[in-house]
Amino acid sequence: MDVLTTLDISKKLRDQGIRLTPQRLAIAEVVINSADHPTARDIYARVREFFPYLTLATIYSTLSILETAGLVAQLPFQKESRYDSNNTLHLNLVCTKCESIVDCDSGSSYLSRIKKKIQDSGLFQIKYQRFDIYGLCETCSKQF
Amino acid sequence: MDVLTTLDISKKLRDQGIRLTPQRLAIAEVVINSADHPTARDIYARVREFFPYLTLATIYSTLSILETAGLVAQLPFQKESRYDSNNTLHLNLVCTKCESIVDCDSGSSYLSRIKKKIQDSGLFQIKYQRFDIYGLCETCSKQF
DNA sequence: TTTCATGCAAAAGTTTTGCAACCCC
DNA sequence: GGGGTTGCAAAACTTTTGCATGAAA
Repeated sequence: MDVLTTLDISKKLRDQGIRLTPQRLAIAEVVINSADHPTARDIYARVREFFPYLTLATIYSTLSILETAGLVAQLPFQKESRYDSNNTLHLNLVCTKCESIVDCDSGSSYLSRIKKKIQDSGLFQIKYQRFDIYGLCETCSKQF
Repeated sequence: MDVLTTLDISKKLRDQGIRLTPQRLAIAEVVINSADHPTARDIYARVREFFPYLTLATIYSTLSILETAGLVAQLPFQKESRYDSNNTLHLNLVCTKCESIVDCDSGSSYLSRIKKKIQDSGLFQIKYQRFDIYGLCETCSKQF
């Protein structure tokens, strides 16, 4: 995913009818331009540098709005949620040791075939999906 | 998934070196024989009928042991986790309206191909996976 | 007998909610 | 000006932890 400019992000928000505030723009910018699937606390830490008075409640509120607008996906985990701004068809490679999450496009043609099959069956009306593969990333698998 | 007898479950637990207690057996029986992906509270409610003094802490503790033994998978969601005892390769059809979760075997051959491709790349060592498709179940999609 | 599970209570941690002051449109 | 947003505080809720008692191997 390429890095989007502040202008790009502003447009995205305005297109979705989301009111623009400096805090909101900063939060959106951080979450959309972060490829590491940050937690709310991660985003908080990154945005706080520019808005020291920002609170976690605002982070959560904004993320919820971005999620409703389809700009970001919340990925609930045992400990806390991570946020993904990649809305293309992909799967997540989740390392159970270092907790890194990497998007993977390989296999997306299979994914779309699976979705089509289910959609065509008429038994389920698909909105979106989440596919996580858990295991060890390259770095961690080499460590022992 | 067929319903397993108490004896089947006992064997599964003993094979995994899990100490057998009446409470534990009841919890395992409920979660393994429930196809609806119950929450911890659901399991609590179902087991409490037989063990009124049981607490949620015991439920969580037991579920954690069953998960480590590979008998059950925890599926974290925004609100609370659901538990899945189907350890075959499948995907979950999650209704965003009624919150039902139904296992789906259709597409599992594609799933294994995706997994093989990733495994063969040598970039990630797979342990397990979770594939959720979100949308409306048949009943809910007909309601409006 | 020794080790581990249970029950109870309290704690931890994430996420949500309420509300007054403020800012965007 | 009006309605939505922010910041702050407190609440809600799931899940975890500590510990004494009791049960399994």
